Amino acid sequence: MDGSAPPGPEAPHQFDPRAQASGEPPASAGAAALEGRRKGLTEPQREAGLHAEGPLLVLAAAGSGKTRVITRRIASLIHRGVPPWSILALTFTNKAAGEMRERVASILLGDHIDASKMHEHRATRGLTVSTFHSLCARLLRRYAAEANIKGLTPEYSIYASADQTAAMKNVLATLGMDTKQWPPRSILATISNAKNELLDADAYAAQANDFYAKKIATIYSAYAAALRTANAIDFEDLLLFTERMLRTNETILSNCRDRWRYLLIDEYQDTNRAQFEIARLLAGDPLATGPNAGPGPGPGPNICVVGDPDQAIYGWRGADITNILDFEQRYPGARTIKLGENFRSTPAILGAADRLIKHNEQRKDKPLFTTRPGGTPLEVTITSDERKEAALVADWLGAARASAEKASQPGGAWKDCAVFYRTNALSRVLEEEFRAAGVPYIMARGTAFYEREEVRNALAYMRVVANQADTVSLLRIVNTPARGLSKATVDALRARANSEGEPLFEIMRRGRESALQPRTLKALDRFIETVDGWTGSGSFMGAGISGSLADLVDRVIRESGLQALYEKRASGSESDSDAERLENLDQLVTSAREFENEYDPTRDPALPGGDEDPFAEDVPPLLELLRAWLESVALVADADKVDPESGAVTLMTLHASKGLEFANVAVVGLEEGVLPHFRGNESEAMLEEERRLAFVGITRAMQRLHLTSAKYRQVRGVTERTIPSRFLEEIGRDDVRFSDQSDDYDTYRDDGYRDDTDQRSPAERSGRGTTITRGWTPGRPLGAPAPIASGGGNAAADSAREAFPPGCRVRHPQFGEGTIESIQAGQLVRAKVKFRTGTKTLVLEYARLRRID
DNA sequence: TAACAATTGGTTTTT
DNA sequence: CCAATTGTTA
Repeated sequence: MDGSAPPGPEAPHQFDPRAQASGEPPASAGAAALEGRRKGLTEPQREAGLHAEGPLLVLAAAGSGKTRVITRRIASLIHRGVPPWSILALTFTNKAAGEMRERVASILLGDHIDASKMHEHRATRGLTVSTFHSLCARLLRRYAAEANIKGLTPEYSIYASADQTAAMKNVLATLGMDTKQWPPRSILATISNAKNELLDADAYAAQANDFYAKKIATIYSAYAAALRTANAIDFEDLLLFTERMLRTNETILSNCRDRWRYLLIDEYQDTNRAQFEIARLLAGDPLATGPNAGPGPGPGPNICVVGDPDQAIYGWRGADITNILDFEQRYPGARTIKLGENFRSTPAILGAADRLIKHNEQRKDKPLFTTRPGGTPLEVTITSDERKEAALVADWLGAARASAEKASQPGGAWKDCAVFYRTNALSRVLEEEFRAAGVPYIMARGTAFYEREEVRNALAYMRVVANQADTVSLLRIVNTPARGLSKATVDALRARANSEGEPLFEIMRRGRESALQPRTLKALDRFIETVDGWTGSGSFMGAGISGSLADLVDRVIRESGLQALYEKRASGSESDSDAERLENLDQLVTSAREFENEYDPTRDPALPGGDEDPFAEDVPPLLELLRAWLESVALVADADKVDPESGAVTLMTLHASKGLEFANVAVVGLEEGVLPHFRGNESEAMLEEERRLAFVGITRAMQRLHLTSAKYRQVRGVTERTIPSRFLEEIGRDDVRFSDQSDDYDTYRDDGYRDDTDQRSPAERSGRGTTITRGWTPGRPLGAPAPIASGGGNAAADSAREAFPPGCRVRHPQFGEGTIESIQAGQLVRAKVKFRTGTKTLVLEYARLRRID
């Protein structure tokens, strides 16, 4: 195609010929009318799509065609002559970004264009669709030098969770702090929270009052310093640094503002403080004065945000729902459009979702409605354990497919099916039972591959090639495979690096100064030579020479000795895991090859916009490719791996399901402690977020929905008694087909929701099978008493009284926190505990009581 | 020094 | 149950 970008077949004024002709779409839900309207757009959809200048808030209920509105709006802007490179759309996942880009192109060009060629087309060239994190990563690379952030060069590494932990452990070690008392993960959680609130180490220290906070402040600044020497930034830094860069550097900010005149943000309810500020800086703040002020007279900043407060599920990550709730105050004159009609789900599904979400008190009530007819009632099933639950789901999906096919409805293929769960641990049984039942499935775990030991090793090599200062990666590979550089040697070098404040690799180069054994020195020299061989002593890559990324990765895997290491292990033992490791290394090379084949520098948001073609240079330098590849690897999300054409059932967490839809959906594990998760039981706000999470899962379903709950569930290898989720009760029984398929005779009242205190499994009660003695096994937490002997009487009760004196606070996995009222002796020692929900009598041996005061 | 066995404690969710 | 760390042995 030539450069003149002919208008697509769907010019903006033709988006909805019917609506154009007749004004409001008909309210009746006749099949023909519905069909006609679904092809076009509803009035509010059309309005949002055509909105031109000034701030716009789209409050889009689940399934109301939100993505459609954004894509239409982008297409309509471009069609109206807005240059694509001046549009910036921010999505939640890379996957969503890719899809949006393609959909915009397909609206503009028609569906007949080869999708793989789409991105090359001029019509969308320079259009930026990206996640916040990718955008920030690119901006920081592009402007690293200019912004003059200490120690940050464009080669910087991105530290994701495992790297962060490793870095933190090193920091704690140098500070001489005990990791038992200062758990790296929880310190990191505190620091991330601070970063999400835009508090850097200094700002954090300034507001630290108590002992703990002051201690954290010390660790924070040491951690920040360690990352600087390593030329590394962590996930939260991506946002933090970008915000600071834009706020303090006028030239960079005006560069960005000059380029992006139109800003669109999806899933705005899940943005955190840092993201809010970045958006505000890019769009221009109408309420601010000075350099960050808005665009001056006119309709206001062209910022369009789309979201649904009922689907806010990332509060734990610092997301702040008030960003969307207060949008109209932040951007006066904002136009607000509400998309309330659901086009996705059957009335039964939508009704259940509505009844559930109504239980949230911190919520503006907004009715959910659909004009879709019919559909089957949703199903709720109680099974006896998680294995039966998984088997039931496998069966049900098979049946759902068959009936969809018979009725020639959508949903007749495996790819139309999905299973959601609260935590990843629940996927295991599902996998096993699906395999046994011959149901094809894929798991949306995008990061899993990159978390494998061998892959991480190879990537650590690549990161050192790109960024020799990267201490965490260097420490990982320096003696893997073993090359005679012992822990003692490395520790000594590290201590030196720390005291001199130099990157470890530099100290290693000057190994001669460190009084090492000749043998160790030789090993060290060899290692450095090997690395220098890949980088050409830092010159050939830096000179911008082109080459194949995959070839480089392959070379590194061989010459590092990783290949030989796993080959040796694979031939030595017949464990397939080592053979698998070799395959994974191959796959990594393949992934690098795919990346370089598909790499499109025109998508780099850090490139200047404008009408001149900044993309003339056709082959990107190898180092550039390597950086981009490592970055993409660091920023993959689980949801990125969802493949709608896979021909298999998709298994994923509820979080990952956001934004997707499937004809047939099962949500498993509707149990207290699982969904809602026990960690979410601590406050009303957290409980409401759990409820929204359930709501998100339910509203993914188009045709058929099945919610399941298992009476017993194995957690960490031990069977536990469960209580059905309160969410099931809240959904109620209208339009619900309920069935209790647990072969257990006790406990459930005939409404299906249980209230008893016998926590033994059927096997225990019948005296057969494995004895399950989970939890309060004496001697475990807090120096509990001697074992309760079988038939134990007073002795056991006495020691229990010692461990749980009346009045002490305890936590129960399902009931939450409570207070001990009394301990009763007997064959089985029981405790009377007062919980928020009422007083229960629990068998101490089986209830997992933990003292918490 | 490195590979292996024993022990311990513990992740909810993820860009 | 499992991974990650600590201790033990060739």
